Amino acid sequence: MNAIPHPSIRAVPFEHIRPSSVSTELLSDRQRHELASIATVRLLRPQTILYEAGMEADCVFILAQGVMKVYRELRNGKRRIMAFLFPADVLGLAERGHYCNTAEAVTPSTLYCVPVERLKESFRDNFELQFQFLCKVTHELRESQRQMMAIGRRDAPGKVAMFLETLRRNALLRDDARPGFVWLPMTRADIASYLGVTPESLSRAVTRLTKGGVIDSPDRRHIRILDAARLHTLAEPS
Amino acid sequence: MNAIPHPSIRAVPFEHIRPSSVSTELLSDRQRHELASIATVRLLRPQTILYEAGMEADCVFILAQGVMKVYRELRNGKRRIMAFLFPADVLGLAERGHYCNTAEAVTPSTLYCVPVERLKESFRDNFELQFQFLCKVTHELRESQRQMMAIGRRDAPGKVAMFLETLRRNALLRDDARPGFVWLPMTRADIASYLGVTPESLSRAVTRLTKGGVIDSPDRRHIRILDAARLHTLAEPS
DNA sequence: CGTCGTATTGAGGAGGCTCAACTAAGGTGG
DNA sequence: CCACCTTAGTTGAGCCTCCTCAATACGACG
Repeated sequence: MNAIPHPSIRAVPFEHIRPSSVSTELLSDRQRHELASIATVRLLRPQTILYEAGMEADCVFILAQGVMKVYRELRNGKRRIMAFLFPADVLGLAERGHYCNTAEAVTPSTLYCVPVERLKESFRDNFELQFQFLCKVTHELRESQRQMMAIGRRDAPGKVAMFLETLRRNALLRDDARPGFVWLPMTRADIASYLGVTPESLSRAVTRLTKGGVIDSPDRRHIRILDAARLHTLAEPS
Repeated sequence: MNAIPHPSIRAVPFEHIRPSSVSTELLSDRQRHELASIATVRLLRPQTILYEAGMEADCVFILAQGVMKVYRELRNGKRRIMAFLFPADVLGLAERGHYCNTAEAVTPSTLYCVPVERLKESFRDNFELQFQFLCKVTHELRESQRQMMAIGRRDAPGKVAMFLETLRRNALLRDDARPGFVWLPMTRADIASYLGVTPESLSRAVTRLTKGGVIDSPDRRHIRILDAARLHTLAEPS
């Protein structure tokens, strides 16, 4: 009756315990239950804003379903996408009790809203739970650094290659992969902003990759990877 | 007799507890003692490598004195600086039990080496301690995102402006500021790599800022900020 | 004082950005 | 169901900035 999965947090673990990478779920069933018990569920339609930069941060969110984006407004009215978030990601980590960027739903989304005070209480009683959060944030830090490498590059095709591989890795982490396909739930403008290029440059880059036989785009929301090896070569930081 | 300060971790706190920002030290004296008791101290001369990417990660490090840099090797032998680290910063957060980048001393440095197993034990007994680490990693994630904004920019002077403000903010966080001055312990090549530009472009950008009367560089390792307002305008993300 | 690595400056070329036009797709109302 | 409209996305021409390569100044050593 309740189709919403319990709160889940996934990440590449901090330690090297399990030799296989079968599961990247960090939380035990008990922890997921505990989180569910102190959280409220919220449904968001696309383009709905979950929180805005500067708002008082009373909750931490765990994305259960859907895709969200986190961005920062710039002076000139433009915005810069900082990250895309997928199920089992955490968002809403505050700075001095205030959110420091804006979160908006890309697709219909389901979130667990965990009051920070309650979460902290749970941390107090449950060391493992807090440790999993620590792992998750550490993971996000690494991902952010990886993203820095992508943004720092000069060539748009290379950026696109990195982006596709990141999405692919992300999907694999969630057992959500259709072989050879990458799903792009966000607009080109969002991708461009995320990669630090203009939509025009992004479009040209995709065109070049397509003409080069590396990828193929049956429709705007899907990319088929034709030559994974070449894509990987392109994605290698210059 | 022991001039080495106890382990310290500083960050902008997660919550908004203390109205004033007098202190950003996250650890209590007791926690600092606890960390000191399970850690070993290590001294590094400049250009010494603390750990390399891929090495088994048995320790987490807390920088007590000095400046370090963290970088990633690229295919073409070049390297990319991911971050500069200052006293009260944490480094050595692993991925699957292995370090995912290389850490090297920029200046003579003192580190506390905390075995991860011991640290985890302390986390188990001391919820607050783990919480402070969580705050610190969250802080680093935000800083990394800020850095992404800098790298994403197209104009070198703007990048430099952001870099100077970051260093300045960093120094203030540590009560280490000489009014109007920014200390650059790292080489121009390192800064350039960090900002995602060539050393030549960096040099030209600094020259332009100097000729524009925004800054002045008495020597290679110091920048004097002449027009903080204009610098801030330049640093504003475009 | 000479040497080596760091830093700056110059000339030329490549790539992305801007501006603008055009095409495709999705949504609405008749 | 189709015409219309609005937004998303693509393509083209020209400019601007940074990159590349090379040469020159600077500074920290011995």
